[in-house]
Amino acid sequence: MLNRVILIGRLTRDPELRYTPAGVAVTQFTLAVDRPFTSGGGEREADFIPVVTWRQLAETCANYLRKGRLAAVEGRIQVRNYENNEGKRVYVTEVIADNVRFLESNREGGAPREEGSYGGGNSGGGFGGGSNAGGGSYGGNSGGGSRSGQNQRNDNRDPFSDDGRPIDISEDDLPF
Amino acid sequence: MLNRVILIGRLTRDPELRYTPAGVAVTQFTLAVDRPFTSGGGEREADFIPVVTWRQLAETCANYLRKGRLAAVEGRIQVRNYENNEGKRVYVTEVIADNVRFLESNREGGAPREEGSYGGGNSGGGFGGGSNAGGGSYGGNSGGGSRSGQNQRNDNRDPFSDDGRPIDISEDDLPF
Amino acid sequence: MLNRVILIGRLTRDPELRYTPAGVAVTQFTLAVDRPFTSGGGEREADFIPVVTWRQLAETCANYLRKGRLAAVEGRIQVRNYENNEGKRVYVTEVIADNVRFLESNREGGAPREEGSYGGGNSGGGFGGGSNAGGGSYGGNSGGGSRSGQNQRNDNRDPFSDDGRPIDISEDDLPF
Amino acid sequence: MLNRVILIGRLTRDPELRYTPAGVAVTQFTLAVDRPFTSGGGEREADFIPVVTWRQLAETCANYLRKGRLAAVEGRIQVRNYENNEGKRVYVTEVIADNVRFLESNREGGAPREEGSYGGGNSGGGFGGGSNAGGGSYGGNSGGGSRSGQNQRNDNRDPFSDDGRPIDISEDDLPF
DNA sequence: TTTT
DNA sequence: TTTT
Repeated sequence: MLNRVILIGRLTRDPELRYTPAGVAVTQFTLAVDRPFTSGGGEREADFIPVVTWRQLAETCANYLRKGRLAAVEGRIQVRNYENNEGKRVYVTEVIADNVRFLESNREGGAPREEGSYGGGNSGGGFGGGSNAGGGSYGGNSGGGSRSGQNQRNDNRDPFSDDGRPIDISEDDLPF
Repeated sequence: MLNRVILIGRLTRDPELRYTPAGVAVTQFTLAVDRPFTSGGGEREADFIPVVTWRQLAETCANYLRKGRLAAVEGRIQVRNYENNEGKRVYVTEVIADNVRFLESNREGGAPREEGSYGGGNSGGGFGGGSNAGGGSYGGNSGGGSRSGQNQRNDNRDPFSDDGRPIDISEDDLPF
Repeated sequence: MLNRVILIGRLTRDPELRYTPAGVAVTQFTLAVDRPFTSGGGEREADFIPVVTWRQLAETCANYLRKGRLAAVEGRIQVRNYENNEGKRVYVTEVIADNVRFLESNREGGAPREEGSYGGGNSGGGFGGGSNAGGGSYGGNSGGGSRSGQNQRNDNRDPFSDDGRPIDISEDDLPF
Repeated sequence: MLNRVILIGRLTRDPELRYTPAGVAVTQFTLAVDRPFTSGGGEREADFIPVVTWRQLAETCANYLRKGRLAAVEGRIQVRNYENNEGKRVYVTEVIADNVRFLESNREGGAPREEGSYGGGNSGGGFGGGSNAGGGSYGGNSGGGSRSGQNQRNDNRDPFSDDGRPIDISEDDLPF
């Protein structure tokens, strides 16, 4: 009846933007969150927590987040399950985010990545941490995030396990 | 670097109290947390979220929580993994609670369950919701929760998947 | 850039429902939240935290909450200030709630109070804590909560300091 | 019975470190937290939220936080009150933090401020956003933070309203 | 499979 | 001014 999660951590990889068959944007990424203590061996461990965002927030995250960046995420824990290829039920726990804050500015100069144009390097001025570091702020699930849908079926699979294809979630499953 | 979860939901079963080989108390239960919306078909769904408590809090939860009771849980998300019998890595996501509030009084009259004496049913008067409903409050990880340890091995398994045996977590793995 | 509060506590009085001059519903109540420790003298103290809800949620809270009831509140901290009669600036800190959970069922039988018709007593069956105790769930700021507005002015005052009159907040100040 | 706050914002001034008469360290600062919407006039407003830390965490905050820095704060809301010079009761709402994360590296090069040696300006290199940006992590209330106490009285005042003097909180009032 |  |  109440389910609230707040995380601060770093992206383990670039976020992955997909679209449902109906054209709704979904972005997935994993946050590495350091544990508040060191393990027996004195090393600092981390939890790797999968995060999912929808619609406009999904597109903003895909545009502004990158591997290694620090981000704050607010949302709720969701446990979904599906049957895998061997007919076994697999449980997947994710944080469905409704608010994401970008805690580090875009080091490459600020423009979001265009499809195919991003080289990954420091393409210019190269001054780090501008004055608006930590200023990014995107939340809510208001509008946006739609694209013409496709209709391939890929049953019984983790929607995030196969790359480059629209994910298999019907529009009816979306809670908005 | 920050990892905070707050849940309110109902226990799907009675909590399970175990002890590590070194005698540290661990209690596991699952909270059913209603989603804040109804599914496509108009039904209200829930997330079933595993919760783990340690030491004194573990013993208090085992004594005072029961199937169906409403509880508030505060903690952090932890993702552990182990190799299963087929040599495949399995990921388990749990909420490690450091604060649990009992939001419903003990309907059977207030005394905690003694080992072996609890019958599970409503054993008598059946008057509901006593005047101190919602009053229970137990948090922190201070002291307690220890018992003489045993040493059986049960490798490559979910520590919570086999009942009645001490769980396989070395004292060194405990963050306190 | 992120501002999240979660409280569980008891109402110190019945909630107060008002309407802005433009007819928007606002409900205020105070939550007594026990501190997680005892004071020097061994007594348990509490924080008394003012909570404000708007629109539909305001009306639901006014209908279902009562003095002494346990409730969970989710929202954000807001600090507003106004000039008092002596020309001094006064700061008021409140939790603006966007989600409130009723953790105790209506002991009088479940029907919300009608204006003028509520007697306060146990008007019937009298069995406490029904099976859906703790089940109430009301959140979001979707629609509702409007009434024909009035236009009296009462400048430089705490909107909650004078009873029975519409509160002095212009529609333009509302963030939705 | 549950009281949890998480904030991300920027310090409005350098933090202020004081000591209780008994020598316990207390640091106070104010966090400016942007509201998640724009006001009627289209301007982005902020809430200015007072934060208090104790003991070791107080000293770390005083050493590493500065005006303008981004920080994440976890704690609880506390409402205290005192009688002012005119004999009127004044209520003060603060967030008592038990976990603070420094979300921006020390731009001056990393060394904490020594007493008397900090000039406040950018004293040199001025390279922004070092590689450990967002890495700081200090929580808990474990030990530390003590100094030889003094004993001046300054009754009926906000402990944070007069600078440079030990604050008037008896050791007995401290919950640890 | 993981981030700094 | 405060709740159980």
